[in-house]
Amino acid sequence: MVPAPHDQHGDVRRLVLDAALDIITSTGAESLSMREVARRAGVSHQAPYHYFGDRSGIFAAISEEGFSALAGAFRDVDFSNTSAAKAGFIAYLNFARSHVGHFRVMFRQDICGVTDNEETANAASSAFDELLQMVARTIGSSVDPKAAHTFAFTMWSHAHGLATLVIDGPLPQKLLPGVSLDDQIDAVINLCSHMVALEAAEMGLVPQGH
Amino acid sequence: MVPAPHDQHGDVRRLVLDAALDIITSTGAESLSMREVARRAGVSHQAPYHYFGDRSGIFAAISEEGFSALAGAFRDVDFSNTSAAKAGFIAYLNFARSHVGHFRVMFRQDICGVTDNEETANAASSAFDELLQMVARTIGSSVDPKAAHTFAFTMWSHAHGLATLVIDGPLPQKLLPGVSLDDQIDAVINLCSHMVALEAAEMGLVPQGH
DNA sequence: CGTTGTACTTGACAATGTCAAGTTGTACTC
DNA sequence: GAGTACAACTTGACATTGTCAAGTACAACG
Repeated sequence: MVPAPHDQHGDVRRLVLDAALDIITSTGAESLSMREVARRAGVSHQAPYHYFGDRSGIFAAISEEGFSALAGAFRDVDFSNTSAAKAGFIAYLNFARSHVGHFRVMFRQDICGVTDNEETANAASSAFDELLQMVARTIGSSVDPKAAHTFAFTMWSHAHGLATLVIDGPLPQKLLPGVSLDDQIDAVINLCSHMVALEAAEMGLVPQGH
Repeated sequence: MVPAPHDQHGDVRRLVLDAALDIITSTGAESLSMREVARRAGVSHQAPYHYFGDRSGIFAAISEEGFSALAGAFRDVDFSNTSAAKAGFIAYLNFARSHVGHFRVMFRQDICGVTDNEETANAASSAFDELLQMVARTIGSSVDPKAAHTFAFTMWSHAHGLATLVIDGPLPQKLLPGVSLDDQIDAVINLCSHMVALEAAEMGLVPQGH
């Protein structure tokens, strides 16, 4: 069977990626099948291999895309109305919840091998750099790098744990009656930002923003 | 081929579970194959189905075991030398790092369907109850349930995010030169416990505040 | 025209998850 | 002690999967 030609060049790569994201978002990375992806993209079962090499190549591409988008989200954070910490938490949660497919893959070295793929590693690095800058805005840039790094890991852990527990974990099933998921997320972010502010104040630092 | 009989009754279930945990710990949940598990356990490729129904049944069993162990770890926490918060963080991290196989599965509804399996859900619930008790020890039991819940989710997010980033995430690759993983984890836990202590102190002054 | 390369295609193969249908031993009734 | 029931497996079969190998179509370039 001769397939219908695609309108644009490079079309198929995008179609494959989107089909993969669809599957991952709705049923998890586990259930991603190369052949199902190809079927949904309307191409032969080998077409995805042309662009991505193998299954983990698709995951690596999604991961790269995800880290780039996350770095962008960090860069676009607006600090004018709130603390850098809170704005960062909100940005992280928003990213995770609006990019479930990416998020489910990005942090799973076992399936995408971040270390193996240079481009993915670079994307991850620039996202981490943005995080460090956000931390600098919270605790100032004068603290020593070790403390700044620890602060960054702490805030990252917090945001990441909350996002993970919300998206794939049991948190939504543990809500108190009468409390919506959105409200609970807000409350956790507020508490967390408050704790960060207390810590920054005690460190004698003057965070930027309000 | 007639297989060698096993020494004890119920042996096979344990053998299968341990083989599965081995695979998950070393190469991730994704790569768990029913037939490989059976091969390692020295039984036919259908024996695991007898005990677990299907692939997700194995994950559900591992998940249940994990949540039970986590609840136990929470119960055994020793608060005599440190704050309840810090002891809790340490317990969570220790659990995750010493039960990588379990940890990789427990929080993945997509592959084990916590909600589908009543026993797994119960185990998860009792672990969460232990967490709530630990929170009560940190901020007192007089605060309203809503605030306590938010506090629990916050601490859980923190510990969970750190554990996840350490085990499967890119954190170990982002360490500053000269800082070991163990030291970095300690530093994050210390910072976090300190932030929690500051918050708890402030709540002690204004119990109903936000 | 021939060569080269890209962007796919079909075909084949071993391995996988799972259904179906035995087989074997133990326990319990009659 | 014969018969039955059930648990704890077994072998066999099948559709589906990931991936290797080998085409095919077509544009660009010499």
